[in-house]
Amino acid sequence: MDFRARFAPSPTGQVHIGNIRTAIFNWLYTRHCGGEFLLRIEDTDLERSTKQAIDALFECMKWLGLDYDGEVMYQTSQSEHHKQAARDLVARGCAYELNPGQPGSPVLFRLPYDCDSFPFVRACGRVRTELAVDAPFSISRAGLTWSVVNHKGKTVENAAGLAGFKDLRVFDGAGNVIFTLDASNIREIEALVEPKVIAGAAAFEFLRREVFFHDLVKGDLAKPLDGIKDLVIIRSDGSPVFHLANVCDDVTQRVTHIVRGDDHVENTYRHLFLFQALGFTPPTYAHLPMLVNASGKPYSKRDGDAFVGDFREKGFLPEALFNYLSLLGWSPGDNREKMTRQELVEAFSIDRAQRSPAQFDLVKLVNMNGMYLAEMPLARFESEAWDFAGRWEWRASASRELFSKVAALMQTRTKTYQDVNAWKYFFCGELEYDPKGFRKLLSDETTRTALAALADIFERKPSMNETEVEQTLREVESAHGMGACRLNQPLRVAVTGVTVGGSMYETAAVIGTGDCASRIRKTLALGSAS
RNA sequence: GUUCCCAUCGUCUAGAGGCCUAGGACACCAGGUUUUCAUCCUGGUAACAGGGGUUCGAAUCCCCUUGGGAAUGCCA
Repeated sequence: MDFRARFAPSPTGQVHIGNIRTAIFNWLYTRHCGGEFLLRIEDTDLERSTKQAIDALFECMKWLGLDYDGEVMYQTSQSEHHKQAARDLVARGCAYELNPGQPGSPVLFRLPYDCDSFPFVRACGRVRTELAVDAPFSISRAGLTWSVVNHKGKTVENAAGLAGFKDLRVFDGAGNVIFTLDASNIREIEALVEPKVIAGAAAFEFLRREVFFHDLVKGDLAKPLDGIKDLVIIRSDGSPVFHLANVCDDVTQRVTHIVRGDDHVENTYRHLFLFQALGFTPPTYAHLPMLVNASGKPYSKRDGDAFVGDFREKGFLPEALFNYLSLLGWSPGDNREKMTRQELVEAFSIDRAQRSPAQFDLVKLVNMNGMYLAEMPLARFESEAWDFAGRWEWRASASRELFSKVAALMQTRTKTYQDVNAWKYFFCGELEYDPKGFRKLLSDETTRTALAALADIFERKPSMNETEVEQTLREVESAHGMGACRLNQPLRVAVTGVTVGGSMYETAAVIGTGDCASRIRKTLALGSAS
């Protein structure tokens, strides 16, 4: 199947989850169809594009396993093609300089007046517009400008390209035709640089035509041509504008399917004409609704907490983020959620993409990450947790062997690698006490006496195993008239400082009972109400 | 302002006129297992934005209202 999709980010800031979700959908769609997934960096905004942003983008894509086919295309490298394309369009009358002859005139692409035969244009019938009296009505190569009075009595100015007004007739207040625009004089008007003001215009009538296309996710879309303006394709400084560059590059890369955010829907109506003028059949479009943040607003560069790279720093797994993001605005249709990359590729279909925006939910991502972490082979978990922990001081003095034991004990209760920081007490005797737990569990005299006795025993047998620890605890409890297990939580606070963690017996065995003894002493020395 | 798009539990979603007393997941609540926490198990609260049609029958089709979003750049 001839299928080429692309991801075309502009490197003007950190790539955020909204962008990368688009990349993921493109990737899944392409891999499902067995096509090619291309990467194009739209770096034409020299002011704001940065090398760091490009590097970060590559890093994120690599991390998420978004492999692309062929070489990366940098849009700036195509600059000459874009300019040549613009010159060709001007030469063929498809584009024009706004102020011909003058240096620094922008070049505009002309929506063609003769477009009845285009496969994406259709007639809708004649339309009549009443004009605001005393407001100027003018026409030039750039199109029409007119004013109407809205229902609140306010005068509103409008503008649109000439193409929107087939067989235009302008009337004066008495209903006389005072101007017409049709095939007979369109060339003349297209040459008109200075706007021609038509005095006394009171109303006009024209044949409305609309641009239409079928969107793979939104369905049939259409927009009247009289609501669309000619567009700038070359700026005053000679640089190509997004619209031209984007379409030219899609032609160059022979892109067949464009999957992008639905903020581009309005551009599509105009890009269709650009493809046509360049002599190419427009690709198939799929516009995805935006991803919104916790306050319901679309993600933007300003949402600092949404940078993809930060999720790595926050201890998320790429496969979990990938899985979660693929489920934002799409679902396989059955009740599956945790799916492997392969399963996602097989199940993906663009027409199952949601038409309405989806809100990113960090809590659900955390849950999914925890599932991935829990099911991960211990060796990988241990090794990645170790690497991640490199950011904290305590790891410098931690033994790898001990770390392995701790990892095995703590894996099922880890949601993200960030949680590994809570393992600190295994490696460092300087405890941070939970004040509430301390008061509640270490104030009782009997408990304190029992703990002191326990420390004596631990000291004599400094490397008990789990079972021995358990037996010892039962004996000490009974010797002090305490019920079974009553010493577990006090011991936990005495040796870890906190009230939550893995099995107490295992925890004590992993720390080492000798070490536990000194920790208990140290804790008891703090007094009963610390 | 105008044009376009969207609307199912708090969130992500299932739903293609009868399988819907609206299903699943996260979160939340209650109970069970567990020395704690987590896991695990059981149960629960919770939604078709509102109003009109069409139809024997509407979450599903149509219209209106409301609410949200986008576009309307010599940004991309």
